[in-house]
Amino acid sequence: MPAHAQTSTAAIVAAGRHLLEERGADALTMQDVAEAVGVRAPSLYKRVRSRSDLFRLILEDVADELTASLDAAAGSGDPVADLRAMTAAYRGFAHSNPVTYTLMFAPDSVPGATARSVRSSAALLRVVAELAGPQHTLPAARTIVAWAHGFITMELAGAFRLGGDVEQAWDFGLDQILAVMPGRSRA
Amino acid sequence: MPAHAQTSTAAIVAAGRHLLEERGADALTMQDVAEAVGVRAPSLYKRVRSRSDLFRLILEDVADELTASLDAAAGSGDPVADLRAMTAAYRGFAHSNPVTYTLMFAPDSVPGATARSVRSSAALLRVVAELAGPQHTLPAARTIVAWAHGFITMELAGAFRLGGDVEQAWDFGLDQILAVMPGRSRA
DNA sequence: ACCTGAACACCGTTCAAGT
DNA sequence: ACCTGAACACCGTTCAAGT
Repeated sequence: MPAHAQTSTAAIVAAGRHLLEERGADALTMQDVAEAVGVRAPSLYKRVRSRSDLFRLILEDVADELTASLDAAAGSGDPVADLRAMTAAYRGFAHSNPVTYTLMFAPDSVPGATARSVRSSAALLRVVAELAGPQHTLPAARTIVAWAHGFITMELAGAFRLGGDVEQAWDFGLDQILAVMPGRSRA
Repeated sequence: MPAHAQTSTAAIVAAGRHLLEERGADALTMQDVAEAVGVRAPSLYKRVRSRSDLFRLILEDVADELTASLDAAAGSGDPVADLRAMTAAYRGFAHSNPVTYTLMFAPDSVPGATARSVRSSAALLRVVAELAGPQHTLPAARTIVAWAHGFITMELAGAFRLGGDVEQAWDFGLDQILAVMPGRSRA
């Protein structure tokens, strides 16, 4: 009689993601993941090719959720308000998923594997197109995302150690960037 | 008769840094480092506490070099030219040290250990103070560094995959940020 | 003092044998 | 079909014994 399936790829990814966020990358063992889903470690290899494949699946999951949360943040009709909402959503997501968020941009043994997990948000490009005009959409979007990502990464890494108000620095930076958008208006 | 010292902490850090940059974090083994400096793995533990301690020493070394290269890039007398030179030096350094640069901001098992390796540049703060005024120095410097770091990280992670000219996006972003500095002037 | 071989613990991964 | 114990390879780390 065939043995029943006792776990699934989705369960493994969910458990792995949770453990990864909770304990960090070094402490994530296949044994722990197996225990969390109720099987022994060798059984995981029926669903995932390797530990690094599991990381890839986890980060794809995180990237999809981030993209969805960005897209959901837009829709007010006002591009400036949308952009503020999206950057706030982006930062909130990173704060809620600090380890996995940072890992999405970490160097990997397989070059390009990291990149594949980072998706663009259609809503972001649409809003930036309204603010910056069609010719500048791509560089303007890259400027905004670079600033937001860089700010958040440094914040999460504890790189802001000269005192001062980090919230104020976030608002200052966002205002600066909004101010130079060709089709800007202050919110 | 005492055995002569056959290696040093500096040699271990240099060899480790080179291997780390060349092969990536996962592939850096204590055996490889030991072989590179001409001893056996157990001897490394006379100089470094652990593998993660070696990582810390390597990233401190990288951070010090980055800070020095930023400070060296300033000095033209013109704050805008200085800032352009410093951001170019920053990006050039990251391109020359992609793995270790990115690792400086990676999440660590020991919270705060990462942050300690990222230093501020006195020259950068001085130049930004001239451009943004004393009240806005800190948030303005954070905006610039966040943008530059974010841009470079995404670039290194291969996150810019929608085509377009990445160099142009860099120049666009820098111009945007310079344009809103309170004491700005276009170079 | 510093170096080393041997040993230990831990973990990713494979595989033959169970059901 | 899927699961498991056992085994293997690899690696970080310790330590007693060398010089």
